[in-house]
Amino acid sequence: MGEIEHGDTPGAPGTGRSASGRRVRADAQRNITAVLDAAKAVFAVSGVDAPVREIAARAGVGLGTIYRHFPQRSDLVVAVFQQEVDACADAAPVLAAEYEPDAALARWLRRYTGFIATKRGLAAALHSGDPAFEPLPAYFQQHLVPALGSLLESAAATGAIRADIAPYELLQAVANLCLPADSDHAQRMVDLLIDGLRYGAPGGRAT
Amino acid sequence: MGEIEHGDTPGAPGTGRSASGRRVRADAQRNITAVLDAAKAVFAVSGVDAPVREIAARAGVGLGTIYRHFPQRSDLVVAVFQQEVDACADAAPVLAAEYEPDAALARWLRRYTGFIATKRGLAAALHSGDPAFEPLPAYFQQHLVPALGSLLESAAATGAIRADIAPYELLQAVANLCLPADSDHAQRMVDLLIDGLRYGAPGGRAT
Amino acid sequence: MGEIEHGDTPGAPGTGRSASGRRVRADAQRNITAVLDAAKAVFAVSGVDAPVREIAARAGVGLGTIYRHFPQRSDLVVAVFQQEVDACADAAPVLAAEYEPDAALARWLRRYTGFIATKRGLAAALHSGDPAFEPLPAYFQQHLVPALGSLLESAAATGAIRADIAPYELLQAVANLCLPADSDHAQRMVDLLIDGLRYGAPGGRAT
Amino acid sequence: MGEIEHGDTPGAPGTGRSASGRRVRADAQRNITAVLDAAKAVFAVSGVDAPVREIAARAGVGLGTIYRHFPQRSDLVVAVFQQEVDACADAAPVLAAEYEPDAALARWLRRYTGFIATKRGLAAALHSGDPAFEPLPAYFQQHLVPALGSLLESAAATGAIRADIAPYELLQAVANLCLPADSDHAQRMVDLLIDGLRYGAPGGRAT
DNA sequence: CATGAATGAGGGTTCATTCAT
DNA sequence: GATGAATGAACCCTCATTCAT
Repeated sequence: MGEIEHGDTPGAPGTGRSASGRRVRADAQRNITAVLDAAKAVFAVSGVDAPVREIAARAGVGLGTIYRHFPQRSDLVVAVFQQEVDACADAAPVLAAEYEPDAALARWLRRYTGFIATKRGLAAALHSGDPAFEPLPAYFQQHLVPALGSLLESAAATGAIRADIAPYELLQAVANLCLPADSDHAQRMVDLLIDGLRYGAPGGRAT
Repeated sequence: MGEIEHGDTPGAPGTGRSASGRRVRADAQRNITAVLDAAKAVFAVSGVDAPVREIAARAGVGLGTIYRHFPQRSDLVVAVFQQEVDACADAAPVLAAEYEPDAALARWLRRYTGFIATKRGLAAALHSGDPAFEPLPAYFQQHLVPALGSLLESAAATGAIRADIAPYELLQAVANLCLPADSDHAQRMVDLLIDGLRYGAPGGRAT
Repeated sequence: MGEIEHGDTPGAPGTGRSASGRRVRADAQRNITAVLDAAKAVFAVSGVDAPVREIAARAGVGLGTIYRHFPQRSDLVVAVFQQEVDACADAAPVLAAEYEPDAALARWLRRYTGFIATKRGLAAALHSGDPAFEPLPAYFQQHLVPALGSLLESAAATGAIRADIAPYELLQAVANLCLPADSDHAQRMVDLLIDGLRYGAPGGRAT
Repeated sequence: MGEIEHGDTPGAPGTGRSASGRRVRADAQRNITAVLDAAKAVFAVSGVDAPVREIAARAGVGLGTIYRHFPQRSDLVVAVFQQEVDACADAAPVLAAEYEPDAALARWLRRYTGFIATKRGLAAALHSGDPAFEPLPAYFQQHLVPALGSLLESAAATGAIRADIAPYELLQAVANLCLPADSDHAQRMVDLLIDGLRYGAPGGRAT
């Protein structure tokens, strides 16, 4: 971990290595990177439903180049998502090493917020029924829960924050700043917000 | 406020009056209502990108009927949005009359959550650059800020909640439980969530 | 039977009636006919793989008009095929009423040859694995086997031809015989086949 | 005739000699052979419209290698066709030496049937208007007419078959007969055609 | 020479919008 | 007014062909 680009699945575009283990040509890798960067930018601006041509144009490559590396439109969405999840997860240990536990937590949540902020339209895609998106929530969870989990633990260990919030729930809550959730969960998060409101109120109570 | 259907713009569909002030024929009004109801349901299920044809089918009317009353597809989105904003705003005084201030606030936030929950894809539309959607945020704000504002004021007056949260911010925060937000604001709400976390922490403080 | 256009399936395009039994608008029917005619001509010239756009252009309609009536490209192929099968089958009783049995048989085989001659590329389509084409052989068989069967029976009853050839086999043989060749030659080969039939018939002659 | 690989055009791939007369490198020749074999197999399975990439994969070579030797896709089709025509023509003298004239004829027609059976989609290609395919019928005729012609002559000389059928016509008839049908049936129809041939022959029998 | 990455024209299909009926 | 047929721009994707490595 540590580089901007890497994937969990060996051979995924962006890894610098093909599935066969053979070295990917330098120019191909450059294109993959350009496409992912362009897709990330375009998705952020126009949502994940943006035309592939728009991404190709911004990346400065032909349509076929995108389809070579991402045979389905959805593969591109998945790849961008995973790359950003990876980058975000990688930030956790870095911040933990640099800051006090609760500062590291707060900073990571900001970092994570930045990640989430570009996900316009992804929620709709996730609920579109397209099976290509089914693994995404699991990917999200598998990478970010441990990352946030250790930050939360450290902060709770110092007594800076309460200890009864599961990493997954907090991830979802912040994610929901962009992604629609099922009502139950939304409700819980509204309650948490209301807790936040009551904190510091004249009639509120501490501990 | 008060009727099921009304708009801000004189002569908008749903008012019961045409721009010329002439009375809209009863069957035309029935069609408008059917279309709006159908659109609301379809948007909730398939998102705001659902084909117009699907709405026409569910409303039991022809395509032309929809386009007669809503010349652009976006007009339909706008109308549904406004109608739901109105209904939601109208709920505030009703709840205020029935419940204690902080209970009324909590209930209204739930009501509002239900409203927001059906907005899949709307955020993407709002940021699509289509000028038809430009007035929507203002409409949202003009109607819901006063509604929530009075609930917040009443609750703060009793000391049940802190007094330093602006209605608009809270609206956005809860909205974002489903819809993507711009970064600044998301950040503030993350901070609020963190406050919520700290509330009840061993090392937390009250007041 | 008897009209140029009719289908086996109620509500199929070309019937003049929609599936709901409601009358199809006259202009729509005109377009359906134009599309079928254009498709028939284009298929004959360019094969069944011809672009839909080419058919639309020749029919003088928009692309959407074709897709309205034939939601899949293959539906158009199927419809043209069925229409021609129908027309061909309908010719059998007409010829039987006008000519002596073996003359009627020979003429019908020529008629059938003309039908087959326009099927360039259809065989490949039939073997393409596309499930849309699966019912075609059955349709072909259900309509043409009886048509040819009665002609064969009548001719065999007069002793003009041998009686041991099944209609289906003869249909296939002639179909295969005619596909890629020019008409003159196909005709000669049909004649040869007919010679083959006559060889060994009770009323046949040797040398 | 006689070698496995040879073409009519000097310097065509498969000849073992380049246009300049220089010896083709052994590995290049190996590649050409592999490509032709792969193309033959792929055309038989997927038709002549199969993607070039599929052929490259099966041949175990890169796309560029194919295009080096066959600059146009159609060149590959032509080469495969010619190679198979050659192999088929070469079988005639071999069979003539081994069997009685009419047995040799019948066996060769079966051999020829096997050749034709792999030509799915070729007929459509031949009529596609692509000038690359224009010489094919002539090639077919120049090689197979003499091959079949001598077999027919020998058989007619013994009185086993009638003498009034031109080789070219019989080639076409059998070719067309075999394309789309399953083998068993095609074989029966070939038999019927042969019956047709025998009908009217000096040594034939009636009833 | 061989490879396979890149290109982009072209094909099927959808759907907002117009307009004849 | 209401209907839904017609239109065609725009989308996703494939694949023949070129050319950098």
